[in-house]
Amino acid sequence: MLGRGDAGSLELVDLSGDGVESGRRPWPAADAAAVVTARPDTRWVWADSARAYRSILRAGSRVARAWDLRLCRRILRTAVDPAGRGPLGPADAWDDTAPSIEDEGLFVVGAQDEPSVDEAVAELRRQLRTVASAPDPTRLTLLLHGESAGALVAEEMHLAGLPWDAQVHERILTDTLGQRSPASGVPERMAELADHVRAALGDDTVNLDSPPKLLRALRRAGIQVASTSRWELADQPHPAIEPLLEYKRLARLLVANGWAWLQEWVRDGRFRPVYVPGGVVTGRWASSGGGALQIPRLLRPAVRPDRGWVIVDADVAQLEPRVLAGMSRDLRMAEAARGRDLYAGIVAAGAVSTREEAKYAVLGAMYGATTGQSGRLVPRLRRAYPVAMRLVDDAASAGEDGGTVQTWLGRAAPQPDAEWLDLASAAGAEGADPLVRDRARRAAGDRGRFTRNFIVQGTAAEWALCWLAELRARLDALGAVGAPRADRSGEVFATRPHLVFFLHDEVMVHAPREMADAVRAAVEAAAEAAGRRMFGSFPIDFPLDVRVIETDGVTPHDPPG
DNA sequence: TCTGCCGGCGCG
DNA sequence: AAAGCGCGCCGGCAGA
Repeated sequence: MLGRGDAGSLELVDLSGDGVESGRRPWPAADAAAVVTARPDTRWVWADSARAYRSILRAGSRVARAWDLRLCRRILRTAVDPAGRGPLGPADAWDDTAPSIEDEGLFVVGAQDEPSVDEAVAELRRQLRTVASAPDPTRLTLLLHGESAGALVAEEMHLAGLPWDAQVHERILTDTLGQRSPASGVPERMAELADHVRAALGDDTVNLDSPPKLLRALRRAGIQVASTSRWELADQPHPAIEPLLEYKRLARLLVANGWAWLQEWVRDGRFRPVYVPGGVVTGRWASSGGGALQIPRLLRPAVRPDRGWVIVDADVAQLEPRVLAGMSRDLRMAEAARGRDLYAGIVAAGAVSTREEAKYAVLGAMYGATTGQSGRLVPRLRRAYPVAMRLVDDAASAGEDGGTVQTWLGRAAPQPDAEWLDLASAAGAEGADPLVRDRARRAAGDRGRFTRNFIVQGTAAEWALCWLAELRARLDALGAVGAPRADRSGEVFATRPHLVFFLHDEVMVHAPREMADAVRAAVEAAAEAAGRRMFGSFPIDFPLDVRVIETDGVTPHDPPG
């Protein structure tokens, strides 16, 4: 569990202040990295990776394995008992914000028979007991290890940064938006489009960036819409619409990822977002600052490796339906998923007639669509893949009834809140107001769609964590090559391939050019290993689309046969 | 002037 | 072609 020994043989290291202490024995701060390096097989335990591991990285060292008490606690509190009672319940002394843990940056190493003098050790013991009481400790442990490995990767990627070419970014901005006016700062193309829109609306002052004002101007011009959102405007036959939609597209780029973003977020050729592992309720990562998870496709060309290096960019095709096939053990869906394109497989099986239909049917099945084309196609999918569909349908009905669901590895969806329960019981009472019944039905439907999607999105996030952890270990095994680069991404990454980006089902690895093939193989092998770890021998595969980004352009790799 | 909410849209 | 899940971020705006 802890790499070496068990919860009883722990050594406590205190990184507070200038001194580093091991048990009651002080370690010089400068030796912290050496302490870590000297124990390559240890699973390090600490309250918060963003504090403890960040300082270790800055000191020039890395660790192979970790146990992040804060992240693990969040999972464990509801993994065994969804109501959050029990040894890790909210009444417990140790919580996410316990200052005695976080502020001291404690960490624990596998060592010999040190007394558990610290709360972190007590917390770790509670967590290990909780894992042991789970229905499937092996799966839950895999999740906790994966979550913690993710926290390591998040810190490493933050330090290394995503190689970002500001010149390419600026060129895309001026090509798309035009030159900025020296007087107002408004890009030329946007100003022209705004003029066209105002002329077509017969209103030369309306602020296009204010939805209420724009809506009134649209109505005055005879355009009957209830909102100014794109999907509604697109249907309207009016000369103002086309330039307006284009204006909105450009305004979005300017506001979200324009010159100001570049100025604020890109330094020394690196974009350094803060990743938040487990930040999404389903277990997906969130990000904080810089919109790391929302970089528009248009700006992807700005991702460029250093000279002599490459970026290996890999993503999984149709991760969520593959995961659904695996967790439901639906052999027919797994058969459709064999090869590169699951949607084509569904067409070949005769469930629907076109790839587009297959796509909408699958998305509808996972999101709970009830209307439209997507909603109409779902029943056909249900007939063709009853095993997989039963799993998501059951998850939906559990949610509608106020129950909860869990991912494949055991992350629990939150229970309904008090408001939801009150509404449900009010609607269930004799002679309830039809309006209340209607609201309750809608709330039940919302929750059903949430729990339906939760098990799939959450399990996909678990697969991705396994992939990330496996890949990280394989990259480390490749070792270092070549001369150190002259940049500021930190000695730790100067000569070895390292992860620089992760987005739900995609990773990027920055690597010396001569290691490109080895990295590509590592990414593929990691995906294979992640599938095995999650689903054992069940025959579901996770094919990757891999491209290698060179300094002077992209070299697409042939898809494997 | 500050704070929190909302519409809208980028990503998966 | 369509409105079903999960996010973060921005500007506008209403209320404090």
